[in-house]
Amino acid sequence: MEQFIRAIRQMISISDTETDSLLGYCYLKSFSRKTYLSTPGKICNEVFFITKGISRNILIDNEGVEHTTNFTIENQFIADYASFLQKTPSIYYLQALESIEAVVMPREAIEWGYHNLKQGDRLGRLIAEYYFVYHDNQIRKQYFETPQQRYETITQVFPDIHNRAPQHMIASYLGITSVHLSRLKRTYV
Amino acid sequence: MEQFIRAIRQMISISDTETDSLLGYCYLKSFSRKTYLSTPGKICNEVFFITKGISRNILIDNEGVEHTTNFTIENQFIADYASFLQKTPSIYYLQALESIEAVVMPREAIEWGYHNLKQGDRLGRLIAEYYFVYHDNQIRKQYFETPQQRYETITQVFPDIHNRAPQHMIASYLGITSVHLSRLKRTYV
DNA sequence: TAAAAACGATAACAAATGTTTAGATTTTGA
DNA sequence: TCAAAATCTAAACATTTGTTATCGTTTTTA
Repeated sequence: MEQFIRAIRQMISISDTETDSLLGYCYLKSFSRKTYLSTPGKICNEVFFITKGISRNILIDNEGVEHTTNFTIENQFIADYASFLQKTPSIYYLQALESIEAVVMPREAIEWGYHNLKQGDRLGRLIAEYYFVYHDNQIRKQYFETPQQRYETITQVFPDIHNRAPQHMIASYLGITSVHLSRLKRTYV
Repeated sequence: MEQFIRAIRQMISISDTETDSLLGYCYLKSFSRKTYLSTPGKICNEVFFITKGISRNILIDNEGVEHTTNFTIENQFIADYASFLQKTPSIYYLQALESIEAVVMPREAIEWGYHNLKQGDRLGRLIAEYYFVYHDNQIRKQYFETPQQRYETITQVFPDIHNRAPQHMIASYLGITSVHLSRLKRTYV
């Protein structure tokens, strides 16, 4: 839980008493490799904080093609945040690529925080702003970097990803096929 | 200013006194067709609320190619929000496609609001969440809709856009060339 | 630990999309 | 109002990227 508290304290000031109350609403959960933290169709009612392991977001398009839209590693929060906010059904699989240890924050924990933590709304604002900036960066990269460049610099965002996720998932994340990525690597070495 | 207040009141409760103080930090500004509300390189220190007219976001990539990344119409807020939040140089041109009337909210207005409005942080949270959901929707569409479909349904997001923006800007917004859009229209009528 | 599954590279081919150029029409702005 | 600029379509061609299939290697799991 320490990593989790540390992550929160990086965003807001929170007393020990407040911390204890908040943790009362949260719990630990493990997921083994290839299992799902979350599946599509249900409203996302919990935010995970990963303390160990790595997951990916999977989206299946109308043609049945699977897309890896994101990875999440240690010390990061993960949820279908749009589903959580709007209370609409989630569209993602969140799949463990390695066995995962996570702190689960149910919706009640977060809403309790908004109403009872001194800096609750501020925390909510910072999280939403953080997510916004993260998303925005992903969009910018699509305009300013080619898939090759993004392949080469992906470790800045996900250190050691080349050893933790197979190449075809990275290709999917980059928006290209694994065959094409293989081709790009050959051409530009 | 009434439209502006109405937009704020849709998000939070705000008293008349608070409203008056907030408006004290804001002012009206006009832009004529083809001029820029904002240009790249400077930190975005103001948020615009458009009461009349339409603008587009323009981004120039490393090859010098211009991309229309967004449109903004009446009763919407517009800014390089990532630049505003991070205080990093903006990368967008915000260009008036028609003559525009806008309310300008300088950074001081917004920061004053965070510190002094009863629901200031809440307003900030809702705005960030709104932006997040909007962005997220744009990304989803890229997975679930073809450029044709997005061309056909774009009026759900930007009513009357076909009469307010030339086709090559819409094509750029859809991520394709104007030649290709022209081809798609021919094929699928 | 052995069989099965997943993985990555490669080649041949197909499809989608971009580039360039031209010309007719519409819109804009002095 | 009229010349200049912008716009849209079209065609021919080039390029990029995807699809399918194969094969040797690595990893997983029963």
